[in-house]
Amino acid sequence: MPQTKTRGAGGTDTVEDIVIEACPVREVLDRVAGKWSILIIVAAARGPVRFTELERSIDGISRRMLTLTLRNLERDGLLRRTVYATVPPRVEYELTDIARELHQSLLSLTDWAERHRATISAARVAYDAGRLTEEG
Amino acid sequence: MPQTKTRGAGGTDTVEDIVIEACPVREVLDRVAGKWSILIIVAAARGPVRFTELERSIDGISRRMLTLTLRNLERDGLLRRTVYATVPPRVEYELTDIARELHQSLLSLTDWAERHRATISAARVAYDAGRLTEEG
DNA sequence: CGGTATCCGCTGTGATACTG
DNA sequence: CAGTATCACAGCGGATACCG
Repeated sequence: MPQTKTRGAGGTDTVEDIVIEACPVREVLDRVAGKWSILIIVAAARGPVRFTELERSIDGISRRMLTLTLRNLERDGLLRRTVYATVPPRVEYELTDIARELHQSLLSLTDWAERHRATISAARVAYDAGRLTEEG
Repeated sequence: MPQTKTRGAGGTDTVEDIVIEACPVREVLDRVAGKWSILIIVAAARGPVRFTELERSIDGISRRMLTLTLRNLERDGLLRRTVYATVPPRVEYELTDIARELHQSLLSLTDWAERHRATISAARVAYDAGRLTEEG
């Protein structure tokens, strides 16, 4: 993320400053933005989950994407991967402490989404209707 | 988002149920996931902002993407667009109430990101180092 | 000033097949 | 069971040019 602007010295925040302050948010989102990351975090929030368990739980995910997303989350230290040397192999994924914290933060987002779901939906319909009548 | 699974009736939540509960989160994220949405929300959080002002504030955004993102946010009812019939034209964007709420929720995410930024960075380096030694 | 229109490359994602 | 490899493709986003 090439946000290389220097920060205005002292005084009141400019719009630029505020945008710069938003970078950490971008970092979270880049980390969690994938189509599947959140689903996995939520699914793993209750305790260790196995690969196949995740595959079955998450509707529509491909093996490839499950693996990729899992790896990225592990890389970022959000998931811990434990391999049991049994046969057949058994691999478990569980949230790290910081991922658990993240999961908590996501709750306020979920809450927001649930409270305004209808409003947003309506806004969308209204907007599209407007576009239609004013040109068609 | 084709999450069409039916919910298990009564009893304890299964992993499936939990993933389904995550959908609202996905909705938020889909709405806000774009590369620029968050930056715009944060930049508009203090009050009305003009188009050019945003263009200058947000480092690296193209005109095209600014317009597109603005339109999407407006469509979802997160931004209000006001056109003043002056010359030269003047267009202002401001957050709606629900967007303001969203902005508040984002704060807990920012906080998380800031607190664990270093940890995550380290985790990444460690992970990559591990990959290297165990194969190279 | 505040946009649209067009072209185009890149990355994320899916489908499918193979493996320790 | 838990992956990896390969191919193919859609859509996001960038660059550039033009318009009311």
